Amino acid sequence: MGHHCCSKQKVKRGLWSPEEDEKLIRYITTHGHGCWSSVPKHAGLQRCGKSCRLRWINYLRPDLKRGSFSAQEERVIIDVHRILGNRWAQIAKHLPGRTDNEVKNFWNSCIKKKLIAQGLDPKTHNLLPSHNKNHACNVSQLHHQSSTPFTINSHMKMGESHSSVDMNTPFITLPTPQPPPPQLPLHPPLQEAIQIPTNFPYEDLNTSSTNTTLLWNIKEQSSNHPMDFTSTSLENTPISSSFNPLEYGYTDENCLWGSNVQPLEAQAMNHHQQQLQHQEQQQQPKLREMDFDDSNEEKGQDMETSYNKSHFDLEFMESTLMPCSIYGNTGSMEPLAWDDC
DNA sequence: AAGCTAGTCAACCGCCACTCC
DNA sequence: CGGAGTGGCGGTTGACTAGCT
Repeated sequence: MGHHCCSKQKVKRGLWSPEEDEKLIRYITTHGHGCWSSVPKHAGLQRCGKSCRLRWINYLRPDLKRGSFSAQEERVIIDVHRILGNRWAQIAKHLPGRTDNEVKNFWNSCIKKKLIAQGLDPKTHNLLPSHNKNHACNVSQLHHQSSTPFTINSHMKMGESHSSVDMNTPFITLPTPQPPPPQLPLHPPLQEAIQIPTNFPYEDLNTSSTNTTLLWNIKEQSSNHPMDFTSTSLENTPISSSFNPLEYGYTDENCLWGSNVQPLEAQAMNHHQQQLQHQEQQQQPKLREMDFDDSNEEKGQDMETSYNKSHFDLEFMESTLMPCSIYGNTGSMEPLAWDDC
């Protein structure tokens, strides 16, 4: 049973030949695709329009990146997936040059298994029940072990095939300690909260200076942050974005959100932060300017540039921000992410 | 070398939403 | 308003390949 547009036609199925690819490319580059249902006829292809569209979008489009997923891309996938669930097209929008199909395949073939191997439910990103009973002791051991999900593994280089990534490779790789880019000053609350500790046992990923975001210094912020991390054994543990601290009774939305964007609700914690929040609100227009929007992606903007900005565009934020209560509520991500799955 | 297995990924299927008439 | 046509999306399949025995 085919699609409406091709159900009456005699169409070829299966893999595309180089000749078919060439016909499709030639037609679309000269005429544009217009109405997809008419493309095969005009291009001289025995395919249905839907198949042509898919072939173009997933394989022939000139702005496709191809190749292996980088650690950064993997991190974005995990972070966005935690919010949106299996909305591959939405996730792919945050990965210039990647298609939803690619992201979906990568998730199913690699990330999902890694999450499971680390005891995380790939749907909820929470610890699997079988791991819950031991997680307290695991947490205390985390920073003593060299192969925990929170240690840094330098094996995965940029562009390395994901198929070669071992299951202990952390989802989050840490950036080189450095001040934020001068052109993108952090919001005052984040300047306080997000500081790169100098004593993390990480290794440079050999990536550029812009690889971001999901890191903060628990130790430093604990003095005036309502969530007192000094009492935990995670004191010096870099937090993986795939690791879901909601399980431990505190939120990590700052980890989740890009370095320049965070949910406003999460900040209204104490008087000092309320003052800072006021300052931040005044900077909202700047936030918009820094959004990682689709127009940049369409221009084939380099990933590194994109990561200088937020991982999340405004539409994405609006679609995911929920009432304040969710940020302090264990398990609150489920209704956010899974209400339609 | 042959057979088996698991992983990868391109492509298809089926559903939904939107637009147009 | 309702049906047809179409685009878009997520789930699934199956061909192909690499690695292991």
